[in-house]
Amino acid sequence: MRKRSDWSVLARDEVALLAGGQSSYSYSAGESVYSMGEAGDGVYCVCSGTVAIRRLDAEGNSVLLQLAYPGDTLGYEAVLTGEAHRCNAEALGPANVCHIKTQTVKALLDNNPNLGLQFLRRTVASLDDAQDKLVHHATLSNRAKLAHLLLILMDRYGRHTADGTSTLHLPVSRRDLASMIGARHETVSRIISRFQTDGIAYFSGRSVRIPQVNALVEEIRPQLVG
Amino acid sequence: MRKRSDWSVLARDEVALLAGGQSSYSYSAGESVYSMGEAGDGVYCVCSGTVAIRRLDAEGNSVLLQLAYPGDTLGYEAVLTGEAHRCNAEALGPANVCHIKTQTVKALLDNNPNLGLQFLRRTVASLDDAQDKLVHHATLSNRAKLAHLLLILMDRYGRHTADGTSTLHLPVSRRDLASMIGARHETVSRIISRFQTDGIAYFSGRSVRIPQVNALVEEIRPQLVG
DNA sequence: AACAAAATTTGACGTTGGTCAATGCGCTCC
DNA sequence: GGAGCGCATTGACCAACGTCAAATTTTGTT
Repeated sequence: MRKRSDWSVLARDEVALLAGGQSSYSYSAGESVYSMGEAGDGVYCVCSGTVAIRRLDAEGNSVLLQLAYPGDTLGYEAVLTGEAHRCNAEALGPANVCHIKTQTVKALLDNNPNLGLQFLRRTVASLDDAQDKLVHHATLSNRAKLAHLLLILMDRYGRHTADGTSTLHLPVSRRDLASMIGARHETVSRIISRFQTDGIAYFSGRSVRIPQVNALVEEIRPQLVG
Repeated sequence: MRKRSDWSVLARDEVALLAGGQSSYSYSAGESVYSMGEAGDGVYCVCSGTVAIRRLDAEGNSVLLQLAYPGDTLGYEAVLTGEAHRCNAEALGPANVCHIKTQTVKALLDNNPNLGLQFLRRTVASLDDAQDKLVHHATLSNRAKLAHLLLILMDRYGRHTADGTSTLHLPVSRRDLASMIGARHETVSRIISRFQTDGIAYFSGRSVRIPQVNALVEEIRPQLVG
């Protein structure tokens, strides 16, 4: 597990320090790992399950910014800046998450510069992802954005079957899908209906069947006039 | 200058190394500092002027993601990941930009872990900013987003006069304003017209006069029904 | 199993904002 | 100075999307 995470850069003695400074917790669906406004008391590392990173605006609208998977490290922003958490982190299903105290993190960062560089690479990747989303929000229709989101979720939750059909089990509700693409949940419902009448994707609860993945790819390119 | 930048964490001998490994260039309005797809050959530090960070999508739509100011470091993502640049960087007016070769950057990062942590803090701040924009794109109307953008630009380009009026010289075109809020430039033109008829902000070329800054703040909160 | 709560779907309707097109403005480059 | 070019503004039109409301399904709880 540690091999696939940011902590793989640690040397043997440092791993011992890490092991001494961490504790592991189990969460069930919907439980909060940390919340906006709380002071950062360390970093979290997802061991199993999926954790949703959300931000709320002043009116209480929730936007799902990111899904975190085993190996991902969470909450280090607050530790680095000394500010409160800017996001909520919530288990989407049963999940195991390690907690590493601020003190331990700082000791490890002091001890091994590669850990900081590893965090930096990870953060740069998140920034790149966020900027890509900004570009999509600025240029794509909601329908195209939903198609794009489905393709991304396919990478992690999809299964390809022999006949070219693919299936997908959504990790999130329609409301969350909507917040991920910046639309209302009613709009997502309608787009799903149209995907079905257009034969592009068939939804049943959180199961999705996609006859031809290519059809979704086609949806993404904006309306090029015939 | 260096005092206000990421490089302020360097020790004296490291500054000497930096000085030996950098070169300074002058750009005039519209000139490119680096472009998407180019390999990262080092990092750039803005000494004077404003640099626009843009990303293009597949259809050539340009989205202005960020404005970089004196003290900001650019292009380190490509150096860290070893990938090509993901954005264009372009001088918005006359600007001086230093270039520090990859080799020098890596030597400094090896030598002084604090530099990496400084980059990390800076990147975390950018990520926070990008995520805030995502939330705004998901929840605000274009009118509210433009009001919000004007308030942000006020911080750097605004002047407050004695009678409570504020003025602002926009650093970017209407098209860029539009791409920053994820709208068409025609839409921005129309919102500007309405701001004027509503007495909220008066535009003349790139000059903006804002009688009461508070009126812009009011625009941001979504339509709360009376 | 029965109930309550939440999520989802669907309809009707109005607004926002995108598209297309025409015109005017300001700039640079001959 | 004039021609050409990109930017900006405005109008007309319409599709996409948000809002409100109601019906229906799903989910969780007692």
